[in-house]
Amino acid sequence: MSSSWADVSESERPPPSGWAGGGYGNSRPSYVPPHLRSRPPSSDFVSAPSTGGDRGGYGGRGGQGYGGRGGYVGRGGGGGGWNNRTGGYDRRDTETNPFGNEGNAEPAAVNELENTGINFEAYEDIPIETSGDNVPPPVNTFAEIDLGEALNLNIQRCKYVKPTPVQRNAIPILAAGRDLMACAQTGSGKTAAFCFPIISGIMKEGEHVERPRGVRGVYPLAVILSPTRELACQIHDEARKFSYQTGVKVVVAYGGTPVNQQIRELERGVDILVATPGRLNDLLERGRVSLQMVKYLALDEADRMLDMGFEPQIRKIVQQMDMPPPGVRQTMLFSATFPREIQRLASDFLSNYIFLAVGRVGSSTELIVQRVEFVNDSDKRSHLMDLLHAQRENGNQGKQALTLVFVETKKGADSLENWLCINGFPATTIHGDRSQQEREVALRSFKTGRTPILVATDVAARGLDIPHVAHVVNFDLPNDIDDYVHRIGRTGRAGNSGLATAFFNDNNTSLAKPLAELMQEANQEVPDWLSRYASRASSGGGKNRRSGGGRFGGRDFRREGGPGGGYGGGPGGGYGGGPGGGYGGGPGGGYGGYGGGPGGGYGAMHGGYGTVPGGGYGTVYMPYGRGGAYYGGGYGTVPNQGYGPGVASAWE
DNA sequence: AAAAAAG
Repeated sequence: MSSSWADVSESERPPPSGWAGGGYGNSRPSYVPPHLRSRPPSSDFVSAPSTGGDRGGYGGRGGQGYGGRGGYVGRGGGGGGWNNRTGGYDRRDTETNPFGNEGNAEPAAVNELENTGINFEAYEDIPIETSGDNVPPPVNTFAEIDLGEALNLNIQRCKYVKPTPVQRNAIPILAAGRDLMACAQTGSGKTAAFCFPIISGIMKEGEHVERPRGVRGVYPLAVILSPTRELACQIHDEARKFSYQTGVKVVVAYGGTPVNQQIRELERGVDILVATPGRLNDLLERGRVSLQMVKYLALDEADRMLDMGFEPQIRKIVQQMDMPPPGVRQTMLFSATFPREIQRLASDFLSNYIFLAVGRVGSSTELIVQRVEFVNDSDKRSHLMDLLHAQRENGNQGKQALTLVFVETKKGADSLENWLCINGFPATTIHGDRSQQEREVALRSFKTGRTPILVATDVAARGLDIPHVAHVVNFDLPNDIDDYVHRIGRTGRAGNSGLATAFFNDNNTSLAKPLAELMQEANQEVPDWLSRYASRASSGGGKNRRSGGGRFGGRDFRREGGPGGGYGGGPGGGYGGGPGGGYGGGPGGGYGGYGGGPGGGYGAMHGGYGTVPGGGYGTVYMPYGRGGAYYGGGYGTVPNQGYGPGVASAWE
């Protein structure tokens, strides 16, 4: 037993005050914080005097100049350098290899395709927008940012040769310690874009972190929040790959599964906690987790997380527990869609942040073919059946292509699944009324093709990376165009083509206009009847969006306000007042509207934005080129989201 | 109005 082990077990004793709930098992493996993990348990490790005997069992900071790989760039810092994580550390010796196929039925070739199938050529002309103060420039290679050797190895293991656009831009921003709001596509490496800087940062600075001893349990350095359990799992799986043998420990916590097991896992140590809000709040209230050491906070699908229903929970976690405030922690928000109202909310959680938007892979959104068919409710089932039959006949090797069918309600999901099965189409379903185990079984059964049809509620709409989904059917259309965007984004991923079919009827009139616009921008064929619905909705003055200012702003704002109106409105008043007004006049006039109000609502919120005098917005958006029509047409009123053929399938 | 997220 080396001195390091002895040291660890010494300090691993429960502090006198005891952990909330106690329950330290002696046989439980010791948690070793990142800065100690790398040390070989041999004589070259000199145990520093334990100054605090804090829970992690490290106490000796500052003693050693281990890690002799020279200082990493940028942070100077005494004695720095990377932890030399080549030593025979404990956990990593037994760490299961997350790159193994682990019962994953996917053939290797498929995995390879997923990992390398991104068409990087198409990235070259991808539109990027960044704004904010002193935006760090993008990098072209991972090597340009010193992420650390262990992480670089994992990047290689993942077969990431070159950073994707979101990675190219987000990683240097985050590595510089800046807060970030990013519109980015999941299929192109979004998770990595926030995981790499977090893991790298913990590796670099873990040695300077002294987690408090005390009454409360577990002190993650990073928290990643997800709106669904399955997405949390997915992020966890990816983060584990990225952190393999870095000494950085990732733990996931979500509901529907025994809490005590998760608590035990957490007590074995955690650096990065991936969680859903409900379970994390539960753990916080039980005093089993403390956020006071959090340096990094990431919200995936951030607009959903800040939407009604989630927002109070997020606010509680971020503002009402012991999370360090913005500016102390680093906050990163990622999503495809960022409604203006949500951006406003989000600014509460950010400090001098940078906004980043990345267009989709390829020069168009035609990778997803969108079709809309008029189908009355009573005809939906038989119509779906027709689609599935046709698909089966055209299918390759007689195998049913993976088809994801979205419905509106949980009951509807069960009922449709049952009906499909009765009629000879192996289907399963995923929704919030099913047990977690049932949900996970369903997802796996779908992924492996055992049941090539998955009937889902919106629980499956966001973020889930399910390879080889050939067809997304909006059996019931959502009421919100953003949800449509996320749903159809389950297909056509990573450079593959996909098909999205929507059943539209008189219940969906409110979606007609945004849908038609979206399709038009994506160069999709818009049926005449849909265009008529769209214009009707417009002339009727109906709202396409939620009332009360909506969460999107989009066309509603512009219609409500007059050209040149809103934005200049007044300092601070801009947002609530009549945002969108400024855009009303179309591209030219719209920008003028913005520019005219420096210091107005936008200025207050976006910092950098408002300070750009007249037309400042225009210059920001210009790189998007194709954005022009959009601004005139509708979405443009949502800054940061306007460019957008985009909007539909562009970002996620 | 529904879905998700704690049990």
